[in-house]
Amino acid sequence: MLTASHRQLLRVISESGPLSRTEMAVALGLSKAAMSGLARDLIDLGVLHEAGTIYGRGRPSIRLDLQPEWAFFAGISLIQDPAPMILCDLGGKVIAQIDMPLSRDPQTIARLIAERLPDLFKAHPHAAAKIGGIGIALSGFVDERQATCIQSTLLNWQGVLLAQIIREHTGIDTFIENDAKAIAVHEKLFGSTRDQQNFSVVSLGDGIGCAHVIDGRLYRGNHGGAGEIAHCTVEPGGAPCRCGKRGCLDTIASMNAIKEMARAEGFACTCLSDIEKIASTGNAAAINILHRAGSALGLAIANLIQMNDPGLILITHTEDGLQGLFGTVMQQAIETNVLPRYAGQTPIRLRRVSSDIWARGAASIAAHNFLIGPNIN
Amino acid sequence: MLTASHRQLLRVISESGPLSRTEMAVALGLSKAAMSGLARDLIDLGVLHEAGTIYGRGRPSIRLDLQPEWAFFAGISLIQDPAPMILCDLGGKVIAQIDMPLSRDPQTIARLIAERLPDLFKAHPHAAAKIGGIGIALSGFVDERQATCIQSTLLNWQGVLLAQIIREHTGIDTFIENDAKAIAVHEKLFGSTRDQQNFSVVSLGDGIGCAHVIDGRLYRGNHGGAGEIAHCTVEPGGAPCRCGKRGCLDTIASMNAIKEMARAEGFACTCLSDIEKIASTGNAAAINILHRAGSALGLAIANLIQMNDPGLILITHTEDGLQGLFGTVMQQAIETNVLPRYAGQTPIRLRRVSSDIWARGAASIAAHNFLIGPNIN
DNA sequence: GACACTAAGTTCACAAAATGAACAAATCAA
DNA sequence: TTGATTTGTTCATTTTGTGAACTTAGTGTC
Repeated sequence: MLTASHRQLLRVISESGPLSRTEMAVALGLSKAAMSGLARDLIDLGVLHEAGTIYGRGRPSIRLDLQPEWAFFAGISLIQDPAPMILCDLGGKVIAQIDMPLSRDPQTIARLIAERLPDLFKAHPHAAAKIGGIGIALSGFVDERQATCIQSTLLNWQGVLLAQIIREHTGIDTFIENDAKAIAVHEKLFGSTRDQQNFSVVSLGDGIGCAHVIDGRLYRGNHGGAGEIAHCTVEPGGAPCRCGKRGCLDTIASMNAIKEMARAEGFACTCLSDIEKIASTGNAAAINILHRAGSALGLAIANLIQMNDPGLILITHTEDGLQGLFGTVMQQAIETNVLPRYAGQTPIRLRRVSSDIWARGAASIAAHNFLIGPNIN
Repeated sequence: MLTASHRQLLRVISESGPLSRTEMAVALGLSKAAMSGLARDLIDLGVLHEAGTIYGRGRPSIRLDLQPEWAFFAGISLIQDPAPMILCDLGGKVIAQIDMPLSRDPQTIARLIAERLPDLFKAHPHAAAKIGGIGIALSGFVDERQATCIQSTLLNWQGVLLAQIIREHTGIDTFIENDAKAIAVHEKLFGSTRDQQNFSVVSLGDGIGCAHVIDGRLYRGNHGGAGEIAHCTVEPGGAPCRCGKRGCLDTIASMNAIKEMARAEGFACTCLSDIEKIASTGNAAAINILHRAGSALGLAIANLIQMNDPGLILITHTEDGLQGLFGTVMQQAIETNVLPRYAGQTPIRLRRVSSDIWARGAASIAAHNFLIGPNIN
């Protein structure tokens, strides 16, 4: 089996991509001798493979990387209907994708997953035997063992042992996680922030999600609630939110809220771009909606930067139109509300993502547990 | 010398107080056999001593604890004039306290410290030989090696290698840290939050400081700026702050700001209690100042809770009067701006501290580096 | 007070993990 | 072709930790 040193090595490779044995030895603080043995173990197991040779002065160095086909992971997003189900390899590449009907009943969900799994493996029969785990992304609070959904308003759950139920139905190791936190783990493991030790992800879907990676690990907070930026108050005494309090960011800057405010103004729009278009014609109401939303989101992100000084903010969005007024005002609001000393010091990276991002995040949760181990000290 | 296992053991003891060898073995995940050896090493070195016996069924367990006289630490606060200098032992107990004149010149500071050290040791000559380090608390940004002051507005510094300069003058290992972060380390090492893995400290002195402990370690942020809550915007477009932006918490809720606003109203007051007294007579202007300040601070803390879900918020204050209107409004504002699901889930602990808290924090920085090692991965 | 019972802590032979130094391998530069 | 240079392996040795048996120091009971 894998020792702690093997796990550490896998973590380093997952962070810093293909590395030579010597580089790994330095990164782990081990001798070349120890490294040699660890690498052989993992190559013999089929986890690592030699991927390219770097020529320089002296003996060329052989870069080792993860063998993508060593293990596969299923990821399911329970925040969409139908619920996307994807299969990805150890490199994070999606190799199959299907849908399943969304249910709110844990037993039904588990049964549906078990039923649909064979379809996911249809084109990749070799992957079935090498399945490393199932990951589930959902909206709500999850315990630190990534097994129990403590509470979910959307699914109307309270203390649901979802991971175990799915494990019983499928016989496969299963982990669940909050949607935004799943995206953060995805970005850390497979995305553009692999080598960042401290960053925050803000995910703009229908709602606003946020999660922090601190010291290279997902920070879940003491009750699993870190990153609940959507319910930060940005307009004290503002409009009531479905959470029960007032002036939450969610009521002003989420795509749902923006669209609802636009509909209330009588605009026919189904996406952000529609409203941006109307605003670009000079319509005051549309401009106002977008301006207010952008300022609010920017203020919240600025406060996040002040509070946590992350190395990077990654904003993932599933809608087009972030180059418009909303996005521009947001970026300005960040600039004006961050300590001048900091302004521009924290890169803000915008990335348009497809709506399978949550399923991919879910699969990443499974991959993380399989490869590096649970996210616990 | 001390191995990594010894350090881990010291960390556990510093967190969980006196423990028996068996308890330590469990806490470290080691065998009783390995534990036995580690404990003997540290007892022979004089770091640990047997402190009391617990009788139960079976052989009594002997609790081991740090030997407070094993090492001593000097702490100096550069945020006050005169600058307090304290000497404390490994248990965090202050055994001597003197003042030194505050200077803004690094060389002068180092010289003054070297000159005053003998006075600090006067009543404790045995401590001089056992000095484990010097810690300095200052207002500003410090690098992750706790050696260089990257920037300090108060001291008008930029890139000052203070630790090294003091080391050269005194021959003693020296570390510097931001004031609020020093308090956080103090509370983690010696205070009431020793066993908490995730908490934030909000320190109300003349200004507002804040620092986070995450996964048991001080989280400094990517540029050493984590916890800059004082310059979170709470009133967008509000009054200009000396930092260059507008509506910062610092302009509304710091003791300096409160007193200034009170003076602008023509009140003769030198401390919070004075204004509280005036407000308690029904004076609208005084009530307004305190209400506005309390709401703003409460809002910022609520946003901190939403953002980071800490296990505890410790508010340290050097002034009396936190039981009055300001404190009450603050607590209410926290409650109303936190997700109802969370409300009351995050304990808010208020603690009146004396003004030597920063010097004590500074000494704790030295103690932490000496005992557990640098705060780096 | 003798005896069993319980749990803490120690000892010791052994296993696992990492090291350091010598060495083999694979290239570039002259 | 030769030397320089750097990667990676091998192996004897050291360091670190384990498991099982053992010692120790008490409590509880008859």
